[in-house]
Amino acid sequence: MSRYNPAEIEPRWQHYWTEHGTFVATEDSSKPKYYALCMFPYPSGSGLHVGHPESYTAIDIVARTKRMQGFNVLNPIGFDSFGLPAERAAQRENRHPAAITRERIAYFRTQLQRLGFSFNWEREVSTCEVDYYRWTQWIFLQLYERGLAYLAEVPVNWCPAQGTVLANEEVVDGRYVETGDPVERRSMKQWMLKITAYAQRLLDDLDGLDWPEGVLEMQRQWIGRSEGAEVRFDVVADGADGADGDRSFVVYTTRPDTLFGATWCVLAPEHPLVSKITTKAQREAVEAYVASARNKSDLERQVAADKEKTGVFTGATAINPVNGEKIPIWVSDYVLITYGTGAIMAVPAHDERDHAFARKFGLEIRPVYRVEDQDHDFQQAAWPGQGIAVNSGRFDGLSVAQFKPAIIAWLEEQGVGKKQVNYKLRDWLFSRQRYWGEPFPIVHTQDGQVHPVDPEDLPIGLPHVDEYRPTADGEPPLARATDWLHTTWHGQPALRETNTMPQWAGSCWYYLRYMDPHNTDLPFSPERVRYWQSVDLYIGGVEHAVLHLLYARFWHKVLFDCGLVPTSEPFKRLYNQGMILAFAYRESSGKYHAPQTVERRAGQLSEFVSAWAPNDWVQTDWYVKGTQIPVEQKLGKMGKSLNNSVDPLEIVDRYGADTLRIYEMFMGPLEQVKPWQTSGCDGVHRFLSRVWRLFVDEDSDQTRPFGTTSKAMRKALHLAIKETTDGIDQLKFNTPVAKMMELVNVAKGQVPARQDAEAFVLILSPYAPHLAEELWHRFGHEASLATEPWPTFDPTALVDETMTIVVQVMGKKRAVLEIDRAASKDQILTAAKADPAVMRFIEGKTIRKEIYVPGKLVNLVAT
RNA sequence: GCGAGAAUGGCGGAACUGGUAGACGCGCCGGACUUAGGAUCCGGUGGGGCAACCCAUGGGGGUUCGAGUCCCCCUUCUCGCACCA
Repeated sequence: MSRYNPAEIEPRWQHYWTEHGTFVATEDSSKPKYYALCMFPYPSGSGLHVGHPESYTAIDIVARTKRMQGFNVLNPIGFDSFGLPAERAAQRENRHPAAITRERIAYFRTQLQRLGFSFNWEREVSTCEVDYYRWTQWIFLQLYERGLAYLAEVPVNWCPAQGTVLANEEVVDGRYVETGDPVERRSMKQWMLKITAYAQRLLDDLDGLDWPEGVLEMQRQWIGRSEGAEVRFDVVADGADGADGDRSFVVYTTRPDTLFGATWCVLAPEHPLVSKITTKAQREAVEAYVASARNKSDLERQVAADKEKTGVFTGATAINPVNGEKIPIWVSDYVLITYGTGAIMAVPAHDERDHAFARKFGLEIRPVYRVEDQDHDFQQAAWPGQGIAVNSGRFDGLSVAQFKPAIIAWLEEQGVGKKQVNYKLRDWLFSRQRYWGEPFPIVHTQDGQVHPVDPEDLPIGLPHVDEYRPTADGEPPLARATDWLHTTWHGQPALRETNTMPQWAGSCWYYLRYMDPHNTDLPFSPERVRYWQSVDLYIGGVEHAVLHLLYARFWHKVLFDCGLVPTSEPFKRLYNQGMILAFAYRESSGKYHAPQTVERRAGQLSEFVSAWAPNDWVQTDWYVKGTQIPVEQKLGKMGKSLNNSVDPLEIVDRYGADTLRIYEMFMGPLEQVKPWQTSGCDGVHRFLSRVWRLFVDEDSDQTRPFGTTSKAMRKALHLAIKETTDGIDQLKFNTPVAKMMELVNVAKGQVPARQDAEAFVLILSPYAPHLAEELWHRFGHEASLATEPWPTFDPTALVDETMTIVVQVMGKKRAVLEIDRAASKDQILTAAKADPAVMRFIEGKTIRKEIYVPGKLVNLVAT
């Protein structure tokens, strides 16, 4: 070997690490612990693409550095392996999803291992394996015992295309977030988890977390706490009209201070009172409206909501408790049955939605605040802001802040209302009508009772079925496993639960299983959890800002309440990596060409009609290689649909894993969205080749003898040490690479002294571990550098004999002085004023002010 | 509509508490060595100008000796939420 040859170096060191158990983590260490975690991947059929290793590399760099800084590091990896895509593949290929999943995991593992991550492979977990999911079932039983899991007939998001229900969080704009399939509303009996019981704690505990502000905000909004009041309205008894009177309903409002401005009430179409209070005259219209609302999908409702409000008068009236006024009761789908009480009082003067409804149906708009804007026209727009109360009886003259507590006190006194806190967060719909998930440890006896399986009877293994489809009568696929389905419970015949858990279940606690992955008695032992505590650094995509992170926090708190974990939060510090985008190339016909099949011909422009925008002409100098076919370039998410995925192994084959790792970091800040450009690897590869040549003579393959140290080298080295060290804390991985490149540029082929060389190789090692190990070995060390002490930064190495002083006149740079470090302020000012370039600008002017920033800059103010 | 974030060369990006804007790299241009090179090395590279200099961090104001950085207004883009009473 002479040239830098990662294909030879990398497998050798990967082998070494495995053989020597270099990264195996143990619990009996006297060292402080550090738990670094990347979100584990879902093993898809297309393998890892170049976007995945970004977070793994960042975590690996932290893990390797922390190890060298004396920490006992846990850096595990595993697979989130239950879920819909494997089930669909199983249907397509007519194979068992377990077989498909294991095969995919094997490829993922190969890919990951070739990138040289210091993972604790001995702790690998896979959520679909029975020795893992038996403990997911066990934890479910804990939830059940605590009354946090229950069966309920609830309106659910039914996705006909997937043949299953979905959680609220999985539905956006009336579509399933994963596939875009439309979702409709249905009422079904489902397993629910009472996450709402933890709403306040989930909200409060966000405050202590070192998480990105954006993620905290998204969680706060999702939990959606609001404070207000519940107020009871009595329905006017009016038997003569055919209505079944003498009833009441409760509305929820955050503005009880506007009660005097309520000019009607609205019930959600699903509200149970609707059918009871509707008068004969209105019955037909109301029933038609309720039916059409029920049949609308979420998507249709939302689309319709953008246009205008709809609703029907029930014919009934309610009494406003504050003034005894009779106001009409309407039905409208802008009131949601799932939020608050499913009923509202409408205050059109101070609420925009109510205002729109009033305008549509010609209802009274009655202001109850005198507002700052004297010209405000309440007929034209609502005023949701501050003011001084009017038309509110003895409350007149109060501000909003004064009015609220006063009216709540009054309502409570009168027994017609009370203070109330509400959350947008709803209970978590936890069952799916699928095969490839954890079976519930639940049986149903013939008397209709539900029973948890005894913990010692776990696991409830997934049975084999002949087909992964619902049964003819619409039961989930598990109902096909007749032998499995029929069981007994304490001697009675019973049927097993045929729903399975959603994919989130396994990922709710995997970070705990990593602490003790082979435990056969418990999900994890108390001693292990006491040692590892919780995750110190968690890196993953923002797409999990709400779903996974909220669910995992919920489970963690339940486990905390069970006394099973010592911490109330699972992830102390969270960081999001930005998505890696890639250029896609499309010809006018719309066909996509893979990036490696196109080329840029500078100066050779073509024009054609864009396939993206039929009215746009695009200019391009990109062509399909070997043809005259022009293609337009556009940035997009990496994937099959744009034909722009890059397999990391392709990069490893061409440049080596060390180049891939560094390029992933060098592209830009970790959290930023960045475009992948394979050509960028050239620069990094050149850098690593230069490092190689710096120490290895390419002709003889001999390690070159060390040189002597120099001021310039030491300065460059310690700048790099500082940057790499600080980078770990701040999770900035791009600038350290630049500083290491500068160091090599400073060396200019002169071999540094041993001390400098070794320090450099050590700080390089988290980024390019294979090359660093190879050089370390060539420097004469027997053992791996993985636990060598991290180099310390020496600030004195940065101090020069001279300093560079910028001289400005009126804030504009005019000269740069190179002057002795010991020079006094006066000496510097004299030298500055004597500089010819400076003199030209101060000549004939008076110096009004002389500003001197020590060691940096002089600014002369001359007029 | 509401909330959060961003805007710097042809491109990715640097710039500590306000103090030399464009580090480092890609690409491009020129050169060396080469049978050849997706190899290596050297030099150049924000725009304008022969030069002295001038202009430049999305746009417009302001604070300051000095603003990419701080304040106000505007534009554009990305992300999240979206009848939550």
